[in-house]
Amino acid sequence: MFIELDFESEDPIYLQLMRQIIEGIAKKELLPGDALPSVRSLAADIGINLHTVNKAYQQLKQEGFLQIHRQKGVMIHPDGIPKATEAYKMALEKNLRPLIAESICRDLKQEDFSEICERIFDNLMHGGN
Amino acid sequence: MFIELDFESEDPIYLQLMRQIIEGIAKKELLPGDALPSVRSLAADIGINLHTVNKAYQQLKQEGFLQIHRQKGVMIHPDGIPKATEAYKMALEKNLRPLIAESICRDLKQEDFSEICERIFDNLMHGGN
DNA sequence: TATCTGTTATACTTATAATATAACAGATAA
DNA sequence: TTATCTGTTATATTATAAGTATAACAGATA
Repeated sequence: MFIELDFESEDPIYLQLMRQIIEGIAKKELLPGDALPSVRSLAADIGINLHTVNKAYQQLKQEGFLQIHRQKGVMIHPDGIPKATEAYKMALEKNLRPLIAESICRDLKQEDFSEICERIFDNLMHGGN
Repeated sequence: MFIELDFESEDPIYLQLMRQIIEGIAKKELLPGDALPSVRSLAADIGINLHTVNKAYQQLKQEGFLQIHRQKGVMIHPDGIPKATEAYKMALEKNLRPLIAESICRDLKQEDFSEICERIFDNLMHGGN
């Protein structure tokens, strides 16, 4: 599991961290029950503050990705990740909408949009990373 | 063209404004050459500061959606919106990636994801709004 | 006892978002 | 000519979020 952060990015560090972990789970590089580094060691590894790591962990816990034991540490939720609910699908739709609206403005065809999505799915699920 | 803002949202107002205008263009409610309200009148209408409107306009101008004449006012770019470039497609892919990664984690099938996209495309292009 | 874990608290800096006024320059209509 | 509209620029202030810096606490463990 490699963490790559862009300190020049507008996206906050804790968000980038969350996404990297989520991507790791999607790629099956991180499996249910797998241990994650402690807030302190990961913070030290990356060279950031432990509170920034903690914020990412807490939010991922909140969303059901992680299980945190006060002394044992942090792990990918051993029961697996909660399935997509209707609420999740609605939030997803809300996030996709502006992306699709701009694509339409720029005359990007639905087929081309779908092809990009397909490529991402492929890369995450069967990708050779 | 109706502007609906959510002042409780985490998304900044100027961003919501940008998206509403982009969605208006996608829906063909706003056509190339169409005039937009002045920064002052729109700000007064919505009940926000003129600088917030100006920020949205400036950014939309920067991205090629709007044309701004110092005295004539603001209009949807009469030459049409710039087509999707390779750079745009790469940025789009970067934006889609975390959404798709989380969908995979939550066991949302690619077909279901595509169906959501299709519904949004439909709603924006042929939608009865 | 020493060291690890997450957790909590406090304080500080920085950047962004949003607002509040004010003024300027050019175009236009009364 | 005067008043009013346009975008633009400048300055200041407030509020919030992100990130950092220390410090301490409580429970588990070697």
